[in-house]
Amino acid sequence: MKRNSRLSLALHTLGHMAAEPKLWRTSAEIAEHAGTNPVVVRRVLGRLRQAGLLISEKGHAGGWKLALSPNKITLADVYVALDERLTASDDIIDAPSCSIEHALHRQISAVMEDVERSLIERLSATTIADVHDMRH
Amino acid sequence: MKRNSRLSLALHTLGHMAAEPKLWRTSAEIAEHAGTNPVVVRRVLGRLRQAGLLISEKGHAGGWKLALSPNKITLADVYVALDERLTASDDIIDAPSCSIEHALHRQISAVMEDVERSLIERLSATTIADVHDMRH
DNA sequence: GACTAATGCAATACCAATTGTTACATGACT
DNA sequence: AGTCATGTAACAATTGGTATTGCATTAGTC
Repeated sequence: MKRNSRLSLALHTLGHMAAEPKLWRTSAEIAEHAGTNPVVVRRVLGRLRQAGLLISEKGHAGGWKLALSPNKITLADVYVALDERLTASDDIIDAPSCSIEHALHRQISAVMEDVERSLIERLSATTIADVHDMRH
Repeated sequence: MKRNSRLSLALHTLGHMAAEPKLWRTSAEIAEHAGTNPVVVRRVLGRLRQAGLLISEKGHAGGWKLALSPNKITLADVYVALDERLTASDDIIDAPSCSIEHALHRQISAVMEDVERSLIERLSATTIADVHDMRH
């Protein structure tokens, strides 16, 4: 897989789940289709479960399934569930000793926050059910 | 330094240069102020020279200086000179075998391109001279 | 109740990108 | 000539993300 594949993997999987919301899928099946490892799948989907987007069941007939109707889950929900960010969050931690660095940081941060907001707004306009319809 | 520090280093340095545009600075001085290595400074500033934003001179009285007036250099100029991107460009290379993955990729790419465009537009509204004034 | 099949999770190995460092050639000024 | 700077290549160190292995836990099946 490639870098920052968490979002791709998550959206891809939810896209398929939107087609058959009642089907339980195992992490092994999902991993094979996505070309990755079952543990990686469980790690990523685990976050979506914490966010209330997915349900998982242990045991013999276990697996993964949507927790909500496909038209209730937007791309933005997945984006924030995975804690994706355009900017490295550790920028905020640093104490800028230099006044110019400080001013720059404030300006850049303000712009990036706006951009991030508009990104999430754009992503929230599309549901995983929409994605399934868009594929023609 | 921290991740993706190229942009921070570049903007920070240009911010100082905007205060005294005629002063030649050595990579050693810049590196010390920024808490990094002279070679790293030369690598980053070299890109800005290629983009026509900076001038460098070898030899005894050499160093680095702005190639343009501070109010002619915007944050966007620096951003594009360093080839910074919100998204990994290798997303485009992959051939999506799955129709759902394909539809997702198209949708996400379109959104990200718009967002990137708006980011650059926002950054082009501020010059390094502005940054110097904002510091109060 | 033993067996099988799934998730949950920790620990570790692996890999790629970034940054830091060393070394050296080149050019310009004194 | 000597000194001080950039330019650049090569390599080490660090970091973030991904893959893998192992094992505990849980639920269904025989």
